[in-house]
Amino acid sequence: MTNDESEKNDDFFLQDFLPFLLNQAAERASLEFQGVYKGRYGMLRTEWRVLFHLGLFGEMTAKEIGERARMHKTKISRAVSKLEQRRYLKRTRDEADRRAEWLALTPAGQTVYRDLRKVAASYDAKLSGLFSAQEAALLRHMLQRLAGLD
Amino acid sequence: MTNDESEKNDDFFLQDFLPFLLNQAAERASLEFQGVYKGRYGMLRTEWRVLFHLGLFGEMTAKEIGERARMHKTKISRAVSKLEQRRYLKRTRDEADRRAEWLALTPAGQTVYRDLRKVAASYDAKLSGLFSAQEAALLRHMLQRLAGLD
DNA sequence: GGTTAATAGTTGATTTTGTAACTAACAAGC
DNA sequence: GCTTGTTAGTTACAAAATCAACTATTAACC
Repeated sequence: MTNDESEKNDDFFLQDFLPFLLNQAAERASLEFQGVYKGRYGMLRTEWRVLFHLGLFGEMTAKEIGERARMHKTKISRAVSKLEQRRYLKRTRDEADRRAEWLALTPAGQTVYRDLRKVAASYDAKLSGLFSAQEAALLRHMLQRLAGLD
Repeated sequence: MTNDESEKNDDFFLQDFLPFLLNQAAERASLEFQGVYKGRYGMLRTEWRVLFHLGLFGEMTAKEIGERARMHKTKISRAVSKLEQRRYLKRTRDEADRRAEWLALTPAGQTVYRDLRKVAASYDAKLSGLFSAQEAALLRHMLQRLAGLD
């Protein structure tokens, strides 16, 4: 009977289970920043990510964004449509390969991007500020490893 | 013109942006394990989480699960219904406060839980194995801090 | 003790995501 | 050059998440 009870928890602690912890931390880290792009520009997370990538890397195709951001192509397709509707990006058909199209931010899109990047940078600094510089650097390395980005 | 170009990237690197990194890592950590509970038991993430909590902590109310797991009550309500349909849990109305009900795993539910917990534990060990014991411990602390669980 | 507010949980409507099938364009093999 | 296969991106339909409104019960206050 004592055994039945002990089997409940035993060697397993929720607050140490990495997938759970990663999810909780990621959720929380997204939340506050989400309020900004959602509140100011009515943007979804997918849209923010596409805008972000185009702002950071300049002209890209949907496929390239998908690879970098690890987003499915349907998500990207929809985000691109929305961003185009709002005149934040323009598409240009690739004349060498007419299946593909190049995406680039409009001046309006760049303005939005720069605004949000500022917020993002200071938010990142705030999160990093929870740790020493060495710890924060190590954290980034470990997350890159976990994410398979190294 | 050189300035326009430099404004693209400048001081901001995607692979160092914590919300992005956390999301990518969390996504990847969930994915592999999701295959197990989905494949073996046709369970959704929400259902797995509820089952997991009941397995770990024993009898709980939906509200308590919501607080611990940081899940919205509608998600829990639906996950509980599904788990009940599959006879993995039973509900008992609280006679002192008849609005609340106590949820507990059935023997069948406990069997599923124990199976999945084994897989979860070894998966967690595999992830932790990417780092030294000290690093892994530090990672957990940092994630707890980021998640606001400390 | 009767009215009002708060709480546990459910349900329905809307939005967003995921999956599969699709179109259009290109590539390879013969 | 014509079949067959592949790729970029879209669309349609199903599944799931979100948000608001709802029921039933309890607590608070006068």
